[in-house]
Amino acid sequence: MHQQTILIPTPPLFSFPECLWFLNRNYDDCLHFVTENAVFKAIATPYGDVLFRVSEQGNFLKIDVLDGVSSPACNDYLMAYVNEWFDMGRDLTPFYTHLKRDSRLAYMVEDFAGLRLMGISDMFEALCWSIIGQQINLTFAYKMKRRMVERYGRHIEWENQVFHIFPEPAVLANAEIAVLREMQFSQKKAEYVIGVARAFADGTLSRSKIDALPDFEARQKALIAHKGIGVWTANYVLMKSFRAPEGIPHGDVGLLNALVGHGIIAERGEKDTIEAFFRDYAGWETYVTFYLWRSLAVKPLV
DNA sequence: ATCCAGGGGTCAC
DNA sequence: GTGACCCATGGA
Repeated sequence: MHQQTILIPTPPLFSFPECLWFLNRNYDDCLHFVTENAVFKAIATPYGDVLFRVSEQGNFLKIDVLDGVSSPACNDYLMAYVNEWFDMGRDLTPFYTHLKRDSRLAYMVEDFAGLRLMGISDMFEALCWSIIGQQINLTFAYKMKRRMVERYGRHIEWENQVFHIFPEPAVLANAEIAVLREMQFSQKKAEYVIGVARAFADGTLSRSKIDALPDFEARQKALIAHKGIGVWTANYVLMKSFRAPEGIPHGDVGLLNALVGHGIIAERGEKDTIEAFFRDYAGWETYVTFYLWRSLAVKPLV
């Protein structure tokens, strides 16, 4: 019998409750399930589909494998997965030093202490999600994602609950536009998602191909070559999936609203001021973006 | 009804 | 390369 509990030591400046709160926010994400002190998630691994739960135990994150394979290799995979998901390997000290120097954002060091940039390690999922989320409100975007995942993805049932897994490219590659249209995808979004799925299915587009490119600009350019992927989408994916610090989602309405709200810009069009702001946060552009997004959400009083 | 929402494509200049 | 315009669809 293999060990079904995995422990990962938590780094300094890490807050599981803050991360958990972000995962839950005010939205209905079909790809994980959050309780008061744990998150459940089902994923496809090279060793088969797995359902696991992450909670905090002392100075460790504890992963419990609830369903699916539990082998030493799979446990290692899950450990790396959670480590990446919560961005646990990063030292936030330099970022917090920047924040403290910035009177407009210094409060974040305390208010959002230990919040990590939660990733989407599956690049295909990140791409589909960012295409779905283009130019619509997030509540609606999560609804569309749920419909698509429930229709095309596998799932694990455990204790009378269903845990969804994001669909494989090969499955979405064969999805019909008409079906996606019924899920309230626009014609264009349906085309974009299917197009990206086909690119993944036939190997035209893959994580390893993007990874092999020399730098951020080359990766961004390669992504934008696909229909439906613009700068915003490419950078969002490079932020969430590749953790490129330069992956600023330029033009993002939430980001612009937060910049205005913090008095960093007066109006949305101030490109030079925005550029200067991010230059000051070099190396931490996506982190400060993530914290600015965080600032938009009102944390309910517990 | 009107404006907005974690944009993208196209086409003129 | 930049800007104007159109597209698309539900939420508030």
